Amino acid sequence: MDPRFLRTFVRVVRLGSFSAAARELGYTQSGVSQHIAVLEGDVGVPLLTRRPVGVTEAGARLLEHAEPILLRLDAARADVARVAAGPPSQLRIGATPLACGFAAELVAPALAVTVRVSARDEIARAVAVGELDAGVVDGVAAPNDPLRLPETGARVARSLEEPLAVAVADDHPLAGRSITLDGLVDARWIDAPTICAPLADLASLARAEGFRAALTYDGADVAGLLALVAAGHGLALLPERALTGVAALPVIAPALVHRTEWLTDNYG
Amino acid sequence: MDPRFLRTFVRVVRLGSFSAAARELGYTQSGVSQHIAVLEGDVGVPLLTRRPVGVTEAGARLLEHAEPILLRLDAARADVARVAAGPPSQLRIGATPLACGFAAELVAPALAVTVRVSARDEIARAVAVGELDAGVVDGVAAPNDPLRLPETGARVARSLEEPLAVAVADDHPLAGRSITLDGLVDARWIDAPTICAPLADLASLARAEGFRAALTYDGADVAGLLALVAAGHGLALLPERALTGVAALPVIAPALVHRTEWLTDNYG
DNA sequence: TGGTTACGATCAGTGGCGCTTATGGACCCT
DNA sequence: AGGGTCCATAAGCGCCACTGATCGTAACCA
Repeated sequence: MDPRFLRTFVRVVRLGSFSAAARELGYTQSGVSQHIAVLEGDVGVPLLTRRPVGVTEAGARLLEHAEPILLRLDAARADVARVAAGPPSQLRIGATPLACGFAAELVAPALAVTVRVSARDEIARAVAVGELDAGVVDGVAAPNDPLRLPETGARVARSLEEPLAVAVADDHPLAGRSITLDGLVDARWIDAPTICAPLADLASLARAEGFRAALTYDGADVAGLLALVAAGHGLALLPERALTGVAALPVIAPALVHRTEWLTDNYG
Repeated sequence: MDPRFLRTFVRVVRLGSFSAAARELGYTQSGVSQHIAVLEGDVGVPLLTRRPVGVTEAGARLLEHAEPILLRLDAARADVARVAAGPPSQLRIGATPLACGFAAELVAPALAVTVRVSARDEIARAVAVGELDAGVVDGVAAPNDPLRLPETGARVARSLEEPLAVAVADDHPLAGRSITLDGLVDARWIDAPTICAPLADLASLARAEGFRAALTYDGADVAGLLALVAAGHGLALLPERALTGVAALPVIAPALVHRTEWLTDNYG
């Protein structure tokens, strides 16, 4: 279970190719083949199918563990390095689009600050491995539930919960009513996975299957999403606070909130 | 960051000795010394003090990560092995003392079942590494909060929340009143860490410092604990359901519940 | 204070293993 | 049929994780 082997395993699965993984990792194809062979010899069952390259049942199980393990190894190295390096001379903060407004609250310093906007898991990862000094992320969760972030051992320094609402156009027939999410399974949803709660995650949160995206918004700009809603292209689930120019339908069931979490490395 | 080195590091810290760690791990003292030297060379700072052996600040950070990483590696191997082995012929279930009554609910089989009672983290660990097929654990948490278990990637198949109460003797002056936990900081507590909510954990759960044990009960037997409470030796925080022969003071603040979680390996 | 012990650091030597290059066989596309 | 691509295998090399021996020193004791 050498981490190097796990790393090549993950890469092979992601690329679906031994040769491509070898190129990316700087090995020869032969080396990659041997890495997989050693892993399979170790656990005693095939982890991959060949031609085409695919994941076996056992391989899928290993994959579930391999990524968190590798992430945590990087986090460990970064955490120790932070102790060695002492306090940073400039602060790099990550934030998800909806959490940008809070980024400043984390810090009251005379330090140079740079803010990087990206996806939630990416920020958690970057904070863990030391690419960022802190992060503010948001998402949808049950009240008091922490966000489901990659397990890095990072600390949640603070959190905030705000009401959720479904955004609809002002002239939408539902405007002004309170709604339950499972009653909107068949509605025209706008999926904005980079902004808030990918539709795919809604199934488990709302305990209802079948949410389908009528439109996918692949941007980080909330105003753009709201414009689409206002123009009647569909519904979006967002924190109530962020809704301007559209009607907000309070969600009365299931009990869900919009949660913002401040992540710091363990040292800062 | 070879896991073997991490394992050595953890063992050295736990035993406070290079030589003792070498004996337990089947290395020579020289090998252990080199393991630590490689780790320190890798991260660039000392991880341990020598004579006496102690943990530096950087070492403490590494330790926080090393144990979960090693556990997760074992869990990965066990998870794959379970796929290879197929369904078990007999079921090994772990349970914490207060959760024993639920152990049967997990399973409706014609299989031979053995139940092992031990501490919460130990059960989580054993389920993860395949020593047990399932587990039922309990603890105190905020409503809807999952229990803080070691991160193994194990699945929580089901959970149950019940009201908490403070157990006091029937003739106690508080009997019949509702209480807040922080008002009882200076009360005579009986700490029963193997049964429910170690007093040390209460500080963060109740957001109040200073809970001190007047008496520590180091047994897994709830009846024994209740007898001590009934005899007036002190207070104990327990699920209301478990209280017989004593007075139960409902806890009105902070919002806490007694939570039971059913753990299964990912395959069962 | 000097002797003794135990512990950790260091060094030389070696065996295993993780890598490479080279080659072989299976499949695809034209 | 033949070239191209892919993964598996074989052979060989070089590194490095180990052992065993030795050294320096902190800790203990009279």
